[in-house]
Amino acid sequence: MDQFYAAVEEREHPEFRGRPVVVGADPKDGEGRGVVSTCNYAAREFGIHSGMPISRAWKRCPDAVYLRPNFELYIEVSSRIMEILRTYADKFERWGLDEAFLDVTSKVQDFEVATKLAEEIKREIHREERLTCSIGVGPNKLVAKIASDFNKPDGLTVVTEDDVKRFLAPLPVRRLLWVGKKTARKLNEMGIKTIGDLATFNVSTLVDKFGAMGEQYHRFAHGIDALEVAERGEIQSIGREITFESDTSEYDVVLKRLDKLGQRVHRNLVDHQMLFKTVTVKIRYENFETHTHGKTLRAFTNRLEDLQKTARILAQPYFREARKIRLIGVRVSNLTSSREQKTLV
DNA sequence: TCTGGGGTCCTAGGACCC
DNA sequence: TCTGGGGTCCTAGGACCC
Repeated sequence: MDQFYAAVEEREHPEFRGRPVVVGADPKDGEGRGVVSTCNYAAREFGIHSGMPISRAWKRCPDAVYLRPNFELYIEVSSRIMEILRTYADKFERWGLDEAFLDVTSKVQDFEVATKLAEEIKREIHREERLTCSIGVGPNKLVAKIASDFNKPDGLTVVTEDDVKRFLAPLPVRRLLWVGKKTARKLNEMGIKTIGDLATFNVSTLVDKFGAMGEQYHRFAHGIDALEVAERGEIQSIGREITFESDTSEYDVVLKRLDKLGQRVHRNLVDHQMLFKTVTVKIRYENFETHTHGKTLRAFTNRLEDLQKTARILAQPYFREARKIRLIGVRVSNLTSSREQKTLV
Protein backbone atom coordinates (compact mmCIF):
# COMPACT_ATOMS: atom_id res chain seq x y z
CA MET A 1 0.00 0.00 0.00
CA ASP A 2 1.22 3.49 -0.80
CA GLN A 3 2.01 5.62 2.29
CA PHE A 4 -0.56 3.45 4.04
CA TYR A 5 -1.21 5.28 7.33
CA ALA A 6 -1.18 8.71 5.70
CA ALA A 7 -3.40 7.53 2.84
CA VAL A 8 -5.99 6.10 5.24
CA GLU A 9 -6.02 9.36 7.22
CA GLU A 10 -6.47 11.40 4.06
CA ARG A 11 -9.33 9.18 3.01
CA GLU A 12 -11.06 9.66 6.40
CA HIS A 13 -10.39 13.42 6.40
CA PRO A 14 -11.05 15.00 3.01
CA GLU A 15 -10.15 18.36 4.54
CA PHE A 16 -6.49 17.23 4.60
CA ARG A 17 -6.42 16.78 0.84
CA GLY A 18 -3.58 18.69 -0.79
CA ARG A 19 -1.86 19.31 2.54
CA PRO A 20 1.28 17.60 3.83
CA VAL A 21 0.23 14.84 6.28
CA VAL A 22 2.69 13.32 8.75
CA VAL A 23 1.73 10.33 10.89
CA GLY A 24 4.04 9.67 13.82
CA ALA A 25 5.07 10.92 17.24
CA ASP A 26 3.69 14.16 18.70
CA PRO A 27 5.97 16.96 17.37
CA LYS A 28 5.29 19.18 20.44
CA ASP A 29 6.28 22.36 18.65
CA GLY A 30 9.61 20.86 17.65
CA GLU A 31 10.43 19.42 21.08
CA GLY A 32 8.80 16.04 20.52
CA ARG A 33 10.57 12.70 20.65
CA GLY A 34 10.08 9.84 18.29
CA VAL A 35 9.96 9.53 14.55
CA VAL A 36 7.79 9.82 11.46
CA SER A 37 5.89 6.60 10.74
CA THR A 38 4.50 7.56 7.35
CA CYS A 39 3.93 10.76 5.44
CA ASN A 40 2.18 11.57 2.20
CA TYR A 41 3.82 12.83 -0.97
CA ALA A 42 3.04 16.47 -0.23
CA ALA A 43 5.12 16.09 2.97
CA ARG A 44 7.90 14.35 1.06
CA GLU A 45 8.26 17.48 -1.02
CA PHE A 46 9.63 19.08 2.17
CA GLY A 47 12.22 16.32 2.51
CA ILE A 48 10.26 14.50 5.20
CA HIS A 49 10.40 10.69 5.16
CA SER A 50 9.58 7.78 7.45
CA GLY A 51 12.09 7.11 10.20
CA MET A 52 13.05 10.78 10.40
CA PRO A 53 13.01 12.35 13.89
CA ILE A 54 9.70 14.15 14.29
CA SER A 55 11.50 17.25 15.57
CA ARG A 56 13.35 17.51 12.31
CA ALA A 57 10.17 17.04 10.28
CA TRP A 58 8.64 19.87 12.30
CA LYS A 59 11.50 22.18 11.41
CA ARG A 60 11.08 21.37 7.74
CA CYS A 61 7.33 21.87 7.71
CA PRO A 62 5.57 23.16 10.85
CA ASP A 63 2.35 23.67 8.89
CA ALA A 64 1.86 20.03 8.00
CA VAL A 65 -0.99 18.03 9.52
CA TYR A 66 0.62 16.00 12.34
CA LEU A 67 -1.29 12.93 13.49
CA ARG A 68 -0.73 10.17 16.05
CA PRO A 69 -1.16 6.75 14.44
CA ASN A 70 -4.62 5.24 14.78
CA PHE A 71 -3.69 1.57 14.69
CA GLU A 72 -7.19 0.31 15.35
CA LEU A 73 -8.29 1.94 12.13
CA TYR A 74 -5.27 0.78 10.13
CA ILE A 75 -5.67 -2.80 11.34
CA GLU A 76 -9.32 -2.76 10.31
CA VAL A 77 -8.56 -1.45 6.81
CA SER A 78 -5.56 -3.76 6.51
CA SER A 79 -7.65 -6.84 7.38
CA ARG A 80 -10.16 -6.06 4.64
CA ILE A 81 -7.38 -5.57 2.08
CA MET A 82 -5.65 -8.79 3.13
CA GLU A 83 -8.91 -10.71 2.65
CA ILE A 84 -9.16 -9.34 -0.89
CA LEU A 85 -5.56 -10.29 -1.66
CA ARG A 86 -5.93 -13.77 -0.20
CA THR A 87 -8.60 -14.63 -2.77
CA TYR A 88 -6.11 -14.06 -5.58
CA ALA A 89 -3.33 -16.27 -4.24
CA ASP A 90 -2.42 -19.94 -4.10
CA LYS A 91 -0.18 -19.12 -1.18
CA PHE A 92 -0.36 -15.93 0.79
CA GLU A 93 1.98 -14.20 3.23
CA ARG A 94 1.13 -11.02 5.11
CA TRP A 95 4.15 -8.78 5.55
CA GLY A 96 3.33 -6.15 8.12
CA LEU A 97 0.05 -4.23 7.92
CA ASP A 98 0.49 -2.94 4.41
CA GLU A 99 2.41 -5.47 2.34
CA ALA A 100 1.90 -9.06 1.26
CA PHE A 101 3.37 -11.74 -0.95
CA LEU A 102 1.07 -13.69 -3.27
CA ASP A 103 2.20 -16.85 -5.00
CA VAL A 104 -0.04 -16.99 -8.07
CA THR A 105 1.79 -19.73 -9.97
CA SER A 106 -1.26 -21.87 -10.66
CA LYS A 107 -3.46 -18.89 -11.58
CA VAL A 108 -1.37 -17.61 -14.46
CA GLN A 109 0.38 -19.21 -17.42
CA ASP A 110 2.86 -16.42 -18.06
CA PHE A 111 3.93 -12.93 -17.04
CA GLU A 112 1.41 -11.32 -19.35
CA VAL A 113 -1.48 -12.94 -17.52
CA ALA A 114 0.22 -12.17 -14.21
CA THR A 115 0.29 -8.51 -15.18
CA LYS A 116 -3.44 -8.56 -15.94
CA LEU A 117 -4.03 -10.14 -12.54
CA ALA A 118 -1.99 -7.44 -10.81
CA GLU A 119 -4.00 -4.75 -12.59
CA GLU A 120 -7.21 -6.40 -11.46
CA ILE A 121 -5.98 -6.50 -7.86
CA LYS A 122 -5.14 -2.81 -7.96
CA ARG A 123 -8.58 -2.03 -9.38
CA GLU A 124 -10.41 -4.05 -6.76
CA ILE A 125 -8.51 -2.49 -3.86
CA HIS A 126 -9.16 0.95 -5.23
CA ARG A 127 -12.84 0.20 -5.80
CA GLU A 128 -13.35 -1.27 -2.33
CA GLU A 129 -11.09 0.98 -0.26
CA ARG A 130 -10.25 4.00 -2.42
CA LEU A 131 -6.55 3.42 -1.76
CA THR A 132 -3.69 2.84 -4.17
CA CYS A 133 -0.93 0.29 -4.01
CA SER A 134 2.20 -0.59 -5.92
CA ILE A 135 2.76 -4.12 -7.16
CA GLY A 136 5.84 -5.97 -8.31
CA VAL A 137 5.61 -9.12 -10.40
CA GLY A 138 8.59 -11.46 -10.54
CA PRO A 139 9.75 -15.07 -10.59
CA ASN A 140 10.34 -15.10 -6.80
CA LYS A 141 9.72 -13.09 -3.63
CA LEU A 142 12.97 -11.16 -3.76
CA VAL A 143 12.49 -9.85 -7.27
CA ALA A 144 8.79 -9.15 -6.75
CA LYS A 145 9.53 -7.16 -3.61
CA ILE A 146 12.24 -5.05 -5.22
CA ALA A 147 10.04 -4.53 -8.25
CA SER A 148 7.16 -3.33 -6.04
CA ASP A 149 9.44 -0.64 -4.59
CA PHE A 150 10.65 0.40 -8.03
CA ASN A 151 7.70 2.46 -9.15
CA LYS A 152 5.58 4.22 -6.52
CA PRO A 153 2.90 5.32 -5.92
CA ASP A 154 0.23 3.43 -7.86
CA GLY A 155 2.94 1.55 -9.78
CA LEU A 156 3.17 -1.83 -11.44
CA THR A 157 6.55 -3.27 -12.33
CA VAL A 158 6.93 -6.59 -14.07
CA VAL A 159 10.29 -8.37 -14.17
CA THR A 160 10.44 -11.60 -16.12
CA GLU A 161 13.08 -14.27 -15.55
CA ASP A 162 14.99 -13.02 -18.59
CA ASP A 163 14.99 -9.45 -17.29
CA VAL A 164 16.06 -10.16 -13.71
CA LYS A 165 19.79 -9.48 -14.04
CA ARG A 166 19.34 -6.40 -16.20
CA PHE A 167 16.76 -5.06 -13.76
CA LEU A 168 18.79 -5.65 -10.60
CA ALA A 169 22.31 -4.78 -11.79
CA PRO A 170 22.09 -0.94 -11.71
CA LEU A 171 20.23 -0.73 -8.39
CA PRO A 172 22.12 0.18 -5.18
CA VAL A 173 22.81 -2.82 -2.92
CA ARG A 174 20.63 -1.25 -0.23
CA ARG A 175 17.57 -2.21 -2.26
CA LEU A 176 18.17 -5.92 -1.71
CA LEU A 177 16.04 -7.59 0.92
CA TRP A 178 18.05 -8.13 4.13
CA VAL A 179 20.68 -5.59 3.13
CA GLY A 180 20.08 -2.77 5.58
CA LYS A 181 22.03 0.35 6.41
CA LYS A 182 24.93 -1.44 8.15
CA THR A 183 25.47 -4.11 5.53
CA ALA A 184 25.13 -1.59 2.70
CA ARG A 185 27.86 0.51 4.29
CA LYS A 186 30.18 -2.48 4.67
CA LEU A 187 29.58 -3.48 1.07
CA ASN A 188 30.19 0.08 -0.12
CA GLU A 189 33.49 0.12 1.75
CA MET A 190 34.46 -2.98 -0.21
CA GLY A 191 33.76 -1.07 -3.40
CA ILE A 192 30.42 -2.77 -3.96
CA LYS A 193 27.88 -0.09 -4.80
CA THR A 194 25.33 -1.75 -7.04
CA ILE A 195 23.67 -5.14 -7.07
CA GLY A 196 25.61 -5.76 -10.29
CA ASP A 197 28.90 -5.15 -8.43
CA LEU A 198 27.80 -7.66 -5.81
CA ALA A 199 26.84 -10.25 -8.42
CA THR A 200 30.33 -10.24 -9.94
CA PHE A 201 32.19 -10.06 -6.62
CA ASN A 202 34.26 -12.99 -5.34
CA VAL A 203 32.00 -15.21 -3.20
CA SER A 204 34.64 -16.47 -0.79
CA THR A 205 35.58 -12.90 0.12
CA LEU A 206 31.92 -12.26 0.89
CA VAL A 207 31.77 -15.40 3.03
CA ASP A 208 34.89 -14.32 4.93
CA LYS A 209 33.28 -11.00 5.67
CA PHE A 210 29.64 -11.95 6.26
CA GLY A 211 29.65 -15.66 7.05
CA ALA A 212 26.78 -17.71 5.68
CA MET A 213 24.92 -14.52 4.76
CA GLY A 214 27.71 -13.65 2.30
CA GLU A 215 26.66 -16.51 0.09
CA GLN A 216 23.02 -15.47 0.43
CA TYR A 217 23.77 -11.90 -0.63
CA HIS A 218 25.61 -13.20 -3.66
CA ARG A 219 22.67 -15.41 -4.66
CA PHE A 220 20.27 -12.52 -4.09
CA ALA A 221 22.38 -10.32 -6.34
CA HIS A 222 21.81 -12.87 -9.09
CA GLY A 223 18.09 -12.71 -8.42
CA ILE A 224 18.05 -16.19 -6.94
CA ASP A 225 15.69 -16.68 -4.01
CA ALA A 226 14.05 -19.99 -3.16
CA LEU A 227 12.00 -18.72 -0.23
CA GLU A 228 8.45 -20.03 -0.13
CA VAL A 229 5.47 -17.79 0.19
CA ALA A 230 4.13 -19.03 3.51
CA GLU A 231 1.84 -17.75 6.20
CA ARG A 232 3.63 -17.11 9.46
CA GLY A 233 2.99 -19.67 12.18
CA GLU A 234 2.63 -19.08 15.90
CA ILE A 235 3.92 -15.83 17.34
CA GLN A 236 7.34 -16.02 18.97
CA SER A 237 7.24 -13.15 21.45
CA ILE A 238 5.11 -10.32 22.83
CA GLY A 239 6.68 -7.09 24.04
CA ARG A 240 5.89 -3.49 24.93
CA GLU A 241 8.29 -0.60 25.38
CA ILE A 242 8.16 3.15 25.87
CA THR A 243 10.52 6.06 25.54
CA PHE A 244 10.10 8.55 28.38
CA GLU A 245 9.15 12.11 27.55
CA SER A 246 12.35 13.09 29.28
CA ASP A 247 15.16 10.84 30.47
CA THR A 248 14.82 9.97 34.11
CA SER A 249 16.79 8.56 37.02
CA GLU A 250 13.72 8.36 39.23
CA TYR A 251 13.76 4.61 39.39
CA ASP A 252 10.45 4.24 41.20
CA VAL A 253 8.83 5.98 38.23
CA VAL A 254 10.65 3.61 35.87
CA LEU A 255 9.44 0.59 37.84
CA LYS A 256 5.85 1.83 37.74
CA ARG A 257 6.06 2.11 33.97
CA LEU A 258 7.61 -1.35 33.81
CA ASP A 259 4.64 -2.74 35.78
CA LYS A 260 2.22 -1.06 33.39
CA LEU A 261 4.04 -2.44 30.37
CA GLY A 262 3.91 -5.85 32.03
CA GLN A 263 0.13 -5.49 32.31
CA ARG A 264 -0.16 -4.68 28.62
CA VAL A 265 2.01 -7.63 27.65
CA HIS A 266 -0.02 -9.85 29.93
CA ARG A 267 -3.33 -8.75 28.43
CA ASN A 268 -2.02 -9.53 24.95
CA LEU A 269 -0.66 -12.87 26.09
CA VAL A 270 -4.01 -13.89 27.55
CA ASP A 271 -5.81 -12.73 24.40
CA HIS A 272 -3.53 -15.04 22.42
CA GLN A 273 -4.11 -17.85 24.93
CA MET A 274 -0.38 -18.29 25.43
CA LEU A 275 1.96 -19.18 28.28
CA PHE A 276 5.52 -17.82 28.55
CA LYS A 277 8.73 -19.09 30.03
CA THR A 278 11.19 -16.25 29.33
CA VAL A 279 11.02 -12.61 30.38
CA THR A 280 13.42 -10.05 28.90
CA VAL A 281 13.78 -6.47 30.05
CA LYS A 282 15.20 -3.78 27.79
CA ILE A 283 16.83 -0.59 29.03
CA ARG A 284 18.14 2.32 27.01
CA TYR A 285 20.23 4.98 28.73
CA GLU A 286 20.21 8.63 27.68
CA ASN A 287 23.30 8.08 25.51
CA PHE A 288 21.33 5.44 23.58
CA GLU A 289 23.37 2.59 25.02
CA THR A 290 20.89 -0.29 25.02
CA HIS A 291 20.87 -3.47 27.07
CA THR A 292 18.65 -6.51 27.34
CA HIS A 293 18.55 -8.84 30.28
CA GLY A 294 16.48 -11.99 30.32
CA LYS A 295 15.59 -14.94 32.46
CA THR A 296 13.99 -18.24 31.62
CA LEU A 297 11.72 -19.58 34.34
CA ARG A 298 11.48 -23.23 35.28
CA ALA A 299 7.97 -23.69 33.97
CA PHE A 300 5.49 -22.07 31.59
CA THR A 301 3.17 -19.56 33.21
CA ASN A 302 0.73 -16.82 32.31
CA ARG A 303 0.55 -15.18 35.72
CA LEU A 304 0.90 -11.41 35.70
CA GLU A 305 2.72 -11.58 39.01
CA ASP A 306 5.43 -13.86 37.59
CA LEU A 307 5.92 -11.47 34.70
CA GLN A 308 6.09 -8.29 36.76
CA LYS A 309 8.21 -9.71 39.55
CA THR A 310 10.77 -11.18 37.14
CA ALA A 311 10.87 -7.95 35.14
CA ARG A 312 11.52 -5.88 38.26
CA ILE A 313 14.38 -8.14 39.33
CA LEU A 314 15.90 -8.05 35.84
CA ALA A 315 15.74 -4.26 35.69
CA GLN A 316 17.37 -3.72 39.07
CA PRO A 317 21.07 -3.92 38.05
CA TYR A 318 20.59 -1.02 35.61
CA PHE A 319 19.48 1.39 38.32
CA ARG A 320 22.82 2.72 39.46
CA GLU A 321 25.14 5.70 39.40
CA ALA A 322 22.10 7.87 38.78
CA ARG A 323 22.28 7.02 35.10
CA LYS A 324 19.34 8.48 33.28
CA ILE A 325 17.05 6.10 31.46
CA ARG A 326 15.51 6.89 28.10
CA LEU A 327 13.53 3.75 27.38
CA ILE A 328 12.18 0.77 29.25
CA GLY A 329 10.60 -2.34 27.78
CA VAL A 330 9.57 -5.87 28.60
CA ARG A 331 9.06 -8.88 26.36
CA VAL A 332 7.97 -12.46 26.92
CA SER A 333 9.19 -15.28 24.69
CA ASN A 334 9.51 -19.03 24.71
CA LEU A 335 5.76 -19.15 24.26
CA THR A 336 3.42 -22.09 24.13
CA SER A 337 -0.30 -22.31 23.59
CA SER A 338 -2.39 -22.62 26.74
CA ARG A 339 -5.22 -24.21 24.78
CA GLU A 340 -3.76 -27.67 24.58
CA GLN A 341 -3.90 -29.29 27.97
CA LYS A 342 -0.34 -29.83 29.16
CA THR A 343 0.58 -32.70 31.38
CA LEU A 344 2.67 -31.30 34.18
CA VAL A 345 5.08 -33.61 35.95
C1' DT B 1 19.60 15.38 13.14
C1' DC B 2 19.08 12.93 17.45
C1' DT B 3 17.32 8.77 16.89
C1' DG B 4 9.45 4.83 17.99
C1' DG B 5 7.52 0.53 18.67
C1' DG B 6 6.07 -3.81 17.08
C1' DG B 7 8.38 -7.86 15.72
C1' DT B 8 11.88 -11.91 13.50
C1' DC B 9 16.08 -14.38 12.97
C1' DC B 10 21.09 -15.17 13.56
C1' DT B 11 25.49 -15.62 16.08
C1' DA B 12 28.72 -16.68 19.60
C1' DG B 13 29.85 -18.10 24.00
C1' DG B 14 28.88 -20.76 27.96
C1' DA B 15 26.62 -24.19 30.98
C1' DC B 16 25.35 -28.62 31.20
C1' DC B 17 24.38 -33.53 29.93
C1' DC B 18 25.82 -38.18 28.28
C1' DT C 1 47.88 -34.16 33.56
C1' DC C 2 45.51 -32.75 30.05
C1' DT C 3 41.37 -32.28 27.95
C1' DG C 4 36.69 -35.71 22.95
C1' DG C 5 32.56 -35.24 20.70
C1' DG C 6 27.79 -35.07 20.37
C1' DG C 7 24.00 -32.54 21.73
C1' DT C 8 20.51 -28.96 24.00
C1' DC C 9 19.31 -24.83 26.08
C1' DC C 10 20.13 -20.20 27.66
C1' DT C 11 21.81 -15.41 27.19
C1' DA C 12 23.13 -10.92 25.08
C1' DG C 13 23.67 -8.36 21.27
C1' DG C 14 22.86 -7.02 16.66
C1' DA C 15 20.81 -6.59 12.03
C1' DC C 16 16.82 -6.44 9.67
C1' DC C 17 11.73 -5.84 8.49
C1' DC C 18 7.29 -2.69 8.48
